[in-house]
Amino acid sequence: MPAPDPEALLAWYDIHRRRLPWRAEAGRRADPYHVFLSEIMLQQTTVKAVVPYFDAFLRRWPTVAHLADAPLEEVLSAWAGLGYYARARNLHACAKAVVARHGGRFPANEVLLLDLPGIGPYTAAAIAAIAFNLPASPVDGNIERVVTRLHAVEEALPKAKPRIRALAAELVPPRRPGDHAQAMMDLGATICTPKSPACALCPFSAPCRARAEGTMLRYPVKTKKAAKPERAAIAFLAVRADGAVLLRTRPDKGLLAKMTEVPATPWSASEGAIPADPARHAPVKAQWRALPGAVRHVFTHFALELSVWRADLPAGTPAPDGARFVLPRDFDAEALPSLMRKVLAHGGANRPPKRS
DNA sequence: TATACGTGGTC
DNA sequence: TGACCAAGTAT
Repeated sequence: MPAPDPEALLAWYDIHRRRLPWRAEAGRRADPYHVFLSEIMLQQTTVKAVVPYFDAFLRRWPTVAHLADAPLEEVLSAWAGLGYYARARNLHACAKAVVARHGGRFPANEVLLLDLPGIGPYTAAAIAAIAFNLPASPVDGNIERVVTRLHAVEEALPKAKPRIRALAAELVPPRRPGDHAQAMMDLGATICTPKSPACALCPFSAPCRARAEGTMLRYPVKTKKAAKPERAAIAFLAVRADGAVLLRTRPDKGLLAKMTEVPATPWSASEGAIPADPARHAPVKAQWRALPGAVRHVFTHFALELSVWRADLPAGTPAPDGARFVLPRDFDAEALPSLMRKVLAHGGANRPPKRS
């Protein structure tokens, strides 16, 4: 079994590298802010989902200083729909920290990068390698897959992480470490894929143990995840005659923190355990009627079944404390997560009221 | 070390 | 259709 040749990977990369909005042309160094922004967005998120958000953020906040000066509410509304909202809060905090600690320039130093909010071991190494061409070794899901197959690592994730990191670091060449990191990720994303690896096209085919044994799909070995519990609740859609919908901001911590929501009963831990008197939780006293069907939304660690109750209120109805009426035309300025967009659509509140 | 934390696409 | 997956981090 020959040793994997990083030069063969770089040669493959020079031909097959993906063109992505945050990447520089071949041979150029990418803007650290672009790398930072894309790396945060790409955490547990597909390239396809990220591209429009990356473009929108860059248009709106062209530099890290612009982002640092933005109100958090605007950053959250621009992030709405991308998920994992702690990333948006940390992105903003990180921009402020880069301005305050480093004069608005990202440090070319993995340790200093790691000390910034929202930047963990992967992202610090990725920025160091990609933006500054430092010999850092970022290990993401792609690289875990490539490395575990290359070495037929039997140990299961996440316990195998230290071992995988060491094996990945061995591969980093002294020449073009930034391109090496991106090449490893491109290889994992386009050749060494989870379900149907294209081994015939892989520059690491010869040195790959899994390939030799025909056991590519076995790796990476992962420990089984626990089943998702179900939760249920009732969302209260109060719609004023002018079409405005009653919304409020969620608490500062926890799920969907600081995001906009449709008022609802507590999300009960067990199915069918909706409070006996749901109307007690309604944000205003009104004629509530249950809408047919429900909104189902699957989070990372539980699934939610939201029934929707709707009440139509007279024009001029004031919002109760802690809530506000928002016109559909202003929804884009709200930090509305996908779940809440679904609720609004289910209740027909995402479009102007019918003229009568 | 285990758990919380979103969303949309795939097979 | 219900898992599983996608450039992880914070606690």
